[in-house]
Amino acid sequence: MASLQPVRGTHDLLPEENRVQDHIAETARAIGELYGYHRMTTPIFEFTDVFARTLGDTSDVVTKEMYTFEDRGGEKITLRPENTAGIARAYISNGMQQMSPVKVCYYGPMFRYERPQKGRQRQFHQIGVELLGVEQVAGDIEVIAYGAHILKSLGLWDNITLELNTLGDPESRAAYRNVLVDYFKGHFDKLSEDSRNRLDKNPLRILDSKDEGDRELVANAPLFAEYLNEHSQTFFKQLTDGLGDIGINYQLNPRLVRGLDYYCHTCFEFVTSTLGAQGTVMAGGRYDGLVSTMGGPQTAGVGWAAGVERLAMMVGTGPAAVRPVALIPMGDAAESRCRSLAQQLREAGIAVELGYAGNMKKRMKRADKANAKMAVIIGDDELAKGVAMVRDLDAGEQREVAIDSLIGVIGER
RNA sequence: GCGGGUGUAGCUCAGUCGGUUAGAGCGCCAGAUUGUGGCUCUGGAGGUCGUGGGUUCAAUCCCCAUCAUUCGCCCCA
Repeated sequence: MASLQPVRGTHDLLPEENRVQDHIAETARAIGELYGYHRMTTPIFEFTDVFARTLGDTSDVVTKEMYTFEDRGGEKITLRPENTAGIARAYISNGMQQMSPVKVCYYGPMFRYERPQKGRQRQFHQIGVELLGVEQVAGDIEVIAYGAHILKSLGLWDNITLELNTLGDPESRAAYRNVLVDYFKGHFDKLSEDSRNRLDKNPLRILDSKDEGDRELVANAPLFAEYLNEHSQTFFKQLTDGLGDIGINYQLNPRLVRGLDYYCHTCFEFVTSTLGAQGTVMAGGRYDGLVSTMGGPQTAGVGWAAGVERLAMMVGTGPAAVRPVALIPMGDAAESRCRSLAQQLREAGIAVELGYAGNMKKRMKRADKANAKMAVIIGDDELAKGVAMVRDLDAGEQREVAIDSLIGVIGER
């Protein structure tokens, strides 16, 4: 155990749990088709610059959470901590502005060098969506609707709240940021140590501080709403109206912010109280500045990402595995016959469990353990008559069926 | 990166106020039932008590370190 531990913060996904994650990923993909989003996949590593430049030099993700290494060619490589930068890079690399609007979703592993906790691992999985080239609020509404649809379809909606905020356009945001920094600088001596650091790196974050002293200051801090210009206000109004049109409830949270500079306007999180400290299950917003920051054309963007492990914890168990038919041969001749029969049934789309060895009792036990719905027993007697003994394992009843008509009989159940 | 808890069988956990062969339930294997599963009964396998060091006549138990995990902070999905 000591030496064969997986690397810290990584986990093996055994079949049962893997099935839950597959279910989540497939649900997201299938619902995406209804909205016109198609899955795309970018590499799980990129040149470090792809993340370092776009995520900002001061963000925690860049300063302490990236898995970075030099490859044999001396290139600086980073395992992706998130997928938006990779999609944006691919958008530029492949000249995808010609396909605008680009509507894609993704699923795959992400990597962050963090201290593991429940719902926080060093290798984890995200599903996500990106809509590129749409600056209208209709895009934000569609993307949120898609996310909510997934959560509803997974049966999680009752335990989830949509929190919503606006960061305004760059002009509004810069104006507010200045006012806010001035305000907190005036009370610097009362700020917590964390928040003093945030003053430089990410002053908006102070609004969401858990420190009591900070909260008192925040209560009297200038409000973002007063610094939103007309365009930003209109955009947000249209967003909330649009969500009303499609019947999605939300809760305004003025403290909801994003650290990264390229975010603007819409900012949202789907949160739950059922997962402890890691309550954010799906989060996103608008990032009109991202593609241009990377050197591409000015391109609007909006999207979200969701943690599959966190969703899986809420979903619990996945859909039941397919119940197979157990073929149980007795004797060499039957063994041979069952091999070909198994192949025939499988090619007809029927799941077959064909034991590898053992007497009938052992094989019946295995059939039961595989949750088989029926056992098809073929021995010398049956072979001679061209029949099989078909036993319904739920009812405990059995009858003879001609081998030639097995596919039809099994298909009925 | 910071602070607290935990680490005993595949899993969930007892236990030893420091003292001979460390236990249970579930699971696994076998038998009762040599062509019939689930239920029941009987038996069996499986443990460097996370790892390394220290204290002691003696450590799974006490101390230190380390690794993993967990809760919270930072931050985030």
